[in-house]
Amino acid sequence: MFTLMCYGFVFEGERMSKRGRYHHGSLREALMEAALRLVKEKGLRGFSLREASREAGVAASAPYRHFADRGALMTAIAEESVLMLMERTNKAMELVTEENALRQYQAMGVAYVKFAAEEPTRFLVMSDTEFADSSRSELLKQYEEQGEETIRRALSKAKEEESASALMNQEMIQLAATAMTYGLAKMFADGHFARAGVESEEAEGIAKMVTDILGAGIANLSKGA
Amino acid sequence: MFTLMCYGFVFEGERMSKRGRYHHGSLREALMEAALRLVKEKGLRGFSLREASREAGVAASAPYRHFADRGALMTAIAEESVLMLMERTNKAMELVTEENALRQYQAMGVAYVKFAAEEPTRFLVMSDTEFADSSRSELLKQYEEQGEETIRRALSKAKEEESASALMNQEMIQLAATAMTYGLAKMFADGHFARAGVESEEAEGIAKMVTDILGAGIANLSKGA
DNA sequence: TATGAATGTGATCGTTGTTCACATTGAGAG
DNA sequence: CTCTCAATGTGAACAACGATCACATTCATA
Repeated sequence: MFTLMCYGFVFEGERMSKRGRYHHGSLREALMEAALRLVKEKGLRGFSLREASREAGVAASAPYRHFADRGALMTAIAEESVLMLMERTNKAMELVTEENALRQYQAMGVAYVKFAAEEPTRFLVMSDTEFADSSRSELLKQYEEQGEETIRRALSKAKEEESASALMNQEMIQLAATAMTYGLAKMFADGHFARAGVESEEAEGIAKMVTDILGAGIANLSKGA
Repeated sequence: MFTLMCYGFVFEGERMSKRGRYHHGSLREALMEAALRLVKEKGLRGFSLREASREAGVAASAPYRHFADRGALMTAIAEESVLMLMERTNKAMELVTEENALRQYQAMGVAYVKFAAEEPTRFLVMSDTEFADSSRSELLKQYEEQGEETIRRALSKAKEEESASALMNQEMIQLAATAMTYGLAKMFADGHFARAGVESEEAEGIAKMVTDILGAGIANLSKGA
């Protein structure tokens, strides 16, 4: 028996030549990476903590030094992913030069859909109600609240700006936009488009067009009657 | 040892006084009922075939006489649910007296969302990509195709009718409507609204308002430019 | 009434999540 | 430099699970 698991991979910038090390060095990260890969391959239900441990070259009990349970690992991935998503949506909104609040709002939605198309696995984990709900993570709760607040502000700003007054039922408009964005994102993440031969690069364009339709509806509704 | 499991419950209309019967009589249905209840209580991942067997008062191996595996039971529930859903959407479309194709389409979407709000568990099982995908069930495949066909027809009919020609990019409109409907339905099924104190009875009204916004967008887009 | 197809049983296997006592290590205090 | 302790990893458990098998029971029907 000369096999002494050497933790499969060398982590970037870490010297790890000595084989058979007792401590992994970055097990937490390795587990999250492995988990993400496994979920991508076998789906959310196919993922097992033990297999992730095996991939990381570590005993089945080791993960419990870093995560309370299987769900905590998923939640950690969800949190990490939410941070990535927020970074992208924020950047996308900043890039909008127009002083049109609706356009900024749209940019946020497009970035959201784009993320789902480019990181379907992360989005899947993120939108899994079992592990990624507010009750499990303060960060996710904050993200949720901040998201809604951003939308609310954007819409009431849009109200002041252009089509103002007659903008009936802001709550419903907010809902319409949320549902549409979320639905589109989920369709990308679930492979609905991939199966139809649509590349993830097209996500941005598609999201723009689709949200334009809704935008026209919002404008129309506000002008009419 | 005088205990001889008596299958817990009497099934409607079935005489079942004799205790200790070897054959259940309607195990398939009992399992599906139990499964639905368990999924409602513990979520999709919380459900176990063994617990369903226990609830039905039957050995753990019994289900395999009726379902190939755990997934097949879920697929069966998905199929049953799809039939329910189709019945409702079809009826809803028939009830629309207007000769406006867009209105019919809207009625279908509203019925879809209403179903998700009233039968969240069924919708959850139905929209689980792991078990309810076309590759697992011919029925689900047909449903999917029929749904898309219905939408396509409704939209091209709408094209002829009212705002006709300028209706740019029908595919995108179709996508917008699908995404919005699906997103809204998922939000209801996931308890997003319930958590905010919105009753499922309000689903229909909400769906109508929200789809109206999109409808305005479609009309606006087609009239403009 | 006999017989074969349906249906249910119990034992068993490999896998999983989780816990526990124990082993090994790294980093800082003396 | 050594000691020590907290952090981290191990291996052996446990119960629950999905699945399969040979076997038992029942139902229908010839």
